Amino acid sequence: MNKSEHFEESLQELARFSRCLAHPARLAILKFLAESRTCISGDISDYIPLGRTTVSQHLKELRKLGLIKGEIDGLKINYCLNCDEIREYLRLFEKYFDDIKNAEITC
Amino acid sequence: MNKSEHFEESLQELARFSRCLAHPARLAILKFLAESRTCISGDISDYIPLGRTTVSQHLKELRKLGLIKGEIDGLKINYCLNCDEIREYLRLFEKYFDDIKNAEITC
DNA sequence: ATCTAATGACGCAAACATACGACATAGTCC
DNA sequence: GGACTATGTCGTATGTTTGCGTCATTAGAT
Repeated sequence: MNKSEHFEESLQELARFSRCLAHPARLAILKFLAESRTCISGDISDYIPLGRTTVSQHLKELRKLGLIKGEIDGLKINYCLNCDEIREYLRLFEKYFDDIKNAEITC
Repeated sequence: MNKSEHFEESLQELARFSRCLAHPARLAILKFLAESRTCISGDISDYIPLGRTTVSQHLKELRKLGLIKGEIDGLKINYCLNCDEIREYLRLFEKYFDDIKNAEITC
């Protein structure tokens, strides 16, 4: 039933990025990682008002798209932003919206 | 089950915007409207590789968030971008990502 | 008035997302 | 080794999205 693959690859990629940002928990996680710059691990679960396993799943989504990285440090895991990848996606986003913003439409 | 409302309002708003962009058909519609600046109506259905009713539903989503407007013109409906609203959301988006981009994280 | 065309609303089925408890794994500490 | 801790994986329930056929509505054409 899913017909996403009928669209341009760049649109599909942007849609995947957007979908990853389409839940406030994931936005909160990225924000938290940006603020607590020391890349602290599972304090994330304490900060986010959701169960631990749910947070774990959101982290998995973010990792799947490459927006964050997780490094094992003994028993804990240090998550942190993958800034390069994020900037890559932001470039795609801006490229798409440049055309749209500048459409001087009168109707 | 949905716990979205447990998060900051600005994150929820950004999540709604992202969700609206999270399907390539909707991205394709916005792009099409930006290019065919004459705000033409249901040629959109011809351009998008999906059934007419499905496209109609995607248009509804975009309208619900205010990214596009639809004006009745006799039998047809002229859809067009709501650039002001789009720019509003983009500002929110940029505000959020400014903090994240500038997080100089080393891990 | 009747026919046709453009469109949205409704309803359904399949797929996907969200939330979480229970279990598995793997590192630490004694 | 055994207990404990941090974390991921699996299964499952419920909710949401996607895609589309059918029907209703409204405007224009004959």
